[in-house]
Amino acid sequence: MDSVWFSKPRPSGGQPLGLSREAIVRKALQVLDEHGLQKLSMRKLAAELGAAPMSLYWHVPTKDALMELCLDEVFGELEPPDPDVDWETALRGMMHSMRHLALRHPWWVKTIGEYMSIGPNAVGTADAMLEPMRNAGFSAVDASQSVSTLSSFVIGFALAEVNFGDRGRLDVPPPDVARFADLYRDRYPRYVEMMNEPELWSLDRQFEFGLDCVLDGIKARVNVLK
Amino acid sequence: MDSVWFSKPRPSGGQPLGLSREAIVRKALQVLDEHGLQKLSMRKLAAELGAAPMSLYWHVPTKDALMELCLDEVFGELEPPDPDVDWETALRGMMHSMRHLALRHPWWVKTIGEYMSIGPNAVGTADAMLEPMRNAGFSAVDASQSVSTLSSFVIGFALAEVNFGDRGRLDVPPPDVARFADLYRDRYPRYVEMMNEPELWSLDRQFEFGLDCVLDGIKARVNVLK
DNA sequence: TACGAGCAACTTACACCGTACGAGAGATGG
DNA sequence: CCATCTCTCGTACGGTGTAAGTTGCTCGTA
Repeated sequence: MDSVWFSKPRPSGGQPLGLSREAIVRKALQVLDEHGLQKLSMRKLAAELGAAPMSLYWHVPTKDALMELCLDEVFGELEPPDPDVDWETALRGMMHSMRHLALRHPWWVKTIGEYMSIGPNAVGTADAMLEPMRNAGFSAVDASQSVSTLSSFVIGFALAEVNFGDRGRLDVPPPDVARFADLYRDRYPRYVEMMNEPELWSLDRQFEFGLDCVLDGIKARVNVLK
Repeated sequence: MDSVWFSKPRPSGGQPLGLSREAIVRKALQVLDEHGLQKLSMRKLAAELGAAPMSLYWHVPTKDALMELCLDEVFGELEPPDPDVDWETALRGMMHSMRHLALRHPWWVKTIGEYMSIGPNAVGTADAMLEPMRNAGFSAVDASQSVSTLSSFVIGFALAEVNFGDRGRLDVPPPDVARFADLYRDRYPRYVEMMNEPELWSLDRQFEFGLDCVLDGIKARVNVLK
């Protein structure tokens, strides 16, 4: 009756499967990147891993914790700058890769506001941003305020950019802009005018403009030996 | 049997209750501000309004739509600047009130990344930011890039600020900083050093630093008549 | 006055979610 | 051989957003 022949392939209380914290995080990242934030549930993730939902909870205390792990993992994709270049090009490079990292992982920018980001990779990233500045003679306060300003800008920018989705990557406004413009033209003429400015649809240029502003401001405000 | 005495006060298929899109949004805002993002559900919101869950769906197509309405409503709290002041103090003022608006409504910053924010109040805010610059002689492109840069910075900053919660408002690091520092000191010395810099715990000063940077950059980069 | 239309609220039901709790199977060490 | 530890699983609970259909109220028209 309860012979082996009638038992499921991996009945109940199975032996160690491929599960591990790393494997779970890896698969979660894959789901997030491919299907987006809304599509990640513990149940689906477990199914994707060929395991039962509750099996994940041995390796990860809660879904929020898993999300924090995923967030930190993405921070790990940021590589530290070449130590030979000056602080400005080092930081400029890091900001660019941070923006592209955000565009690669839209869920990352959207979720980063929910958690504290004090995992090893996040802290490592902050440290890597501070290093070139300290080496160039920035005080601890100047360096940290500069990093805070730079990354605030980049995160804020990427958030807006991700938000407008793939529309932002097109060279041409989306089709319903016409209706939108008609609706708002009278009340908000400057906005509508701006919307129709083709040059503005280059987010690359917009990003560069902002980054230049911030860096200029830092250079003007900080005493560097140099 | 089904006499009035035995019927509920407002049985089934009731007459018009106080429900309306405005009332729902108002109550939703109240719940969001008082209890936070996680605590807002259609069911609880309905209960709070003395209505059945599904009753809300007559006035609002979906919860996402409701959230968009709430987001836009908060944009409405931003008042346009005094038209007599120069563009810089106008923008500076708007950025300050935007930051404080974000601190008043933490859920707002955290959620703003999920939706497009093209409601009337959001667009009105953008328009109000463009106005002083256009009047000062900024080109459409310069003005819009400047606004984009400024608001990216403010949103990004507020996101981080809200994130660290009330801790950020204290004059003293939270108690578990010591453990944290011990754990990371060897690997990430600059970060830990920064963390112990007492001056850095003034987020007001940090914000001012960043805002000054951005505004300086704009001034250096844009041809104004003036 | 009777009646159909439409508005605004309701009930029920479905599929899904995170996860507490406890039961197991297998490996390991005494 | 037994106890213990490690990992996986099944069940169940209380929640979620919302599709579908139902009921009563009010009002314009006959």
